[in-house]
Amino acid sequence: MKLTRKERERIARRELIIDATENLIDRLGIDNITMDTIATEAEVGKGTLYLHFKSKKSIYLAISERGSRLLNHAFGKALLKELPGLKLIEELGRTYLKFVQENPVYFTVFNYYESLINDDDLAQSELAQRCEESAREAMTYIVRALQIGMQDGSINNKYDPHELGIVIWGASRGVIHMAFHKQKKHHMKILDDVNFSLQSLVSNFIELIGTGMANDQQSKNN
Amino acid sequence: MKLTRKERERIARRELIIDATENLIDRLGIDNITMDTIATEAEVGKGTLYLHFKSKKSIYLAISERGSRLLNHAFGKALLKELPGLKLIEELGRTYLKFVQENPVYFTVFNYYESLINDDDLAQSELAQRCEESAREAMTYIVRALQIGMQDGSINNKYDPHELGIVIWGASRGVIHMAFHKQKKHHMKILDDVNFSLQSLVSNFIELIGTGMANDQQSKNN
DNA sequence: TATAGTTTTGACTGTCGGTCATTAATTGAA
DNA sequence: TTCAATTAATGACCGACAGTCAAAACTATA
Repeated sequence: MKLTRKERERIARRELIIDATENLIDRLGIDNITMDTIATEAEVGKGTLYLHFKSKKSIYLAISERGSRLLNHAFGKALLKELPGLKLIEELGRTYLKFVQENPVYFTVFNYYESLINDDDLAQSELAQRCEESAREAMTYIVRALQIGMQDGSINNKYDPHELGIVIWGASRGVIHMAFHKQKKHHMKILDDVNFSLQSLVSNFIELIGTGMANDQQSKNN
Repeated sequence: MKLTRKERERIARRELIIDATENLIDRLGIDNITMDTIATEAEVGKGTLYLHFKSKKSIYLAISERGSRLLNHAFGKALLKELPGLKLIEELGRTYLKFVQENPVYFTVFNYYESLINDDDLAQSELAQRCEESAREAMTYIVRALQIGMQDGSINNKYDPHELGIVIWGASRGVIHMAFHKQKKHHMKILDDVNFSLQSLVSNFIELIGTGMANDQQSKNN
């Protein structure tokens, strides 16, 4: 369907605001941004922001949605490889790590989004719905890989793929969350004792759960 | 050392404020609390809050510290059991789950604390230092259990216990975080597909990483 | 009881998210 | 081209809230 010039301009404006906000998050951190700052950076009046977004939250949500789309795209490509299911899971893990390293702003916004989870007026938001949909899609990629693995025998089929998928998703978030902060040099005393790279941490994690879900038969072969 | 009445009263006041805030978090949620609300609940003037805490953040930090102390205490007790290292890790996992279920407010505040990790003026705070110290202590319990397990042969010693500890800690946070929100009925589309209990999710997780870090020898025995 | 010292208080301030009356730009009919 | 009608953009303003501080209330001592 063809868009009118007005519609195209409107969308461009909206993207401009999102771009400006992403920049600011990168430069100032998500907690040090005001609507006035965003307006200035995007070179529009403050009121204009509210013509495109319901609230400050909505802008962050829009960024989150953009990020999820990119991540899902990467996941989709990873799943195209001709590999046994177990390897696909590892591939997804590495894809996620790469995404977080290359797009720290999106990772920041994902965390912000998570922190809103008990926010009631969020549930209504159409944007939030789309974020949820994206998360579900990401989840589907994992489950698909698990199912492939159970089919080809590389993954132990004693688990329910959906339940295992959630465990893997949650655990990955947790591990990468921790590794991310270490990398960002955020003060975390826990992490002082060990000298690990984000890479090695994630590798260890992948090996750990990889071994855990491998078929006994297969794991003997290593 | 003996405390004067004044000192005792001062400490009691402080605890009173913390108690009041915990109550409010439970009733209203951490995002719907104002300093005026806390003052009213604690039956003191607003200014008084600032005689005991530098800021609103500090109050939450104090709650976080209290929670960490309780959690560490539970971890300490779990480690006293006469079990092989691998079982100790499982025991720690279940202890953590139980703690979160019984003390949702502390879990909420832990998450709040985590979200402050890139907050610069936090690093100075003496309270934050103590929270960090607590986290490090929790971490030590896990590492200790891993070392025991590598000693008694129940855990594969191909991993570095510190690094594995961080992986386990991060992954556990992630899984329980997810399960917690499911339980709290927070809208999360990802979770709609599956009908799992917090229990079963954590059990699966424990089994997954348990298998992953078990010695090959041992895992054959199951 | 008088007074010096200490603690508590809530009215006040600055900041920020969000609103809305006003202004500017665009469109399209005459 | 002109001008009225419609639509878009703006920033002065508002309410809410974290944090401050001068004054009030309280306590201890002589």
